[in-house]
Amino acid sequence: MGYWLLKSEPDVFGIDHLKDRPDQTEPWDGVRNYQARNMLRDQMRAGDLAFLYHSSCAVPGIVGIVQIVREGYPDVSQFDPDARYYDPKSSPANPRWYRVDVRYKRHTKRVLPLAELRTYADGPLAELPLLRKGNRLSVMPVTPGQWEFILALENR
DNA sequence: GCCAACGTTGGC
DNA sequence: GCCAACGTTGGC
Repeated sequence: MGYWLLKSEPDVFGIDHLKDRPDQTEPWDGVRNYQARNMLRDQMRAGDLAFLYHSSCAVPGIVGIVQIVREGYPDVSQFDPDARYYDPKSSPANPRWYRVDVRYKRHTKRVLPLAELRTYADGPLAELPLLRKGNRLSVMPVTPGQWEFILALENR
């Protein structure tokens, strides 16, 4: 099973929004970065788990856990001229952008702030892309070791 | 609001 | 293919 971290802005698509959906499942769409696209399209598998991270807010950090319930498929918002994520260079025959479906699992017992995660940037979380300078990836892999370490932080 | 870092675009 | 200009991200 794979582990991931997904970033969102809580004002746009927060964990409470996901939890309040009828089946607690939504497409993870609007990703318009090739590196992130490749992971959505090629590497994520149904059943994988992901930390949900809130960015651009008062306390950026990990707020919950979601499950990938549908593997990568074309992000239809790229074909809609009226959609925010429309891409005129893409077409259904040759889609450029992909999305997965995610289902709410749970909130973490507490928010795990970026500032706290950073204190482990020279140790167990040294290779976590989130903590690397200038990182802007909205989808990133998490190793099993990093996953277990972060989960353990919940109880501190 | 500021600004560093990064990705993309487009002229050459 | 290079690289300057530009737009975006995202912490602070």
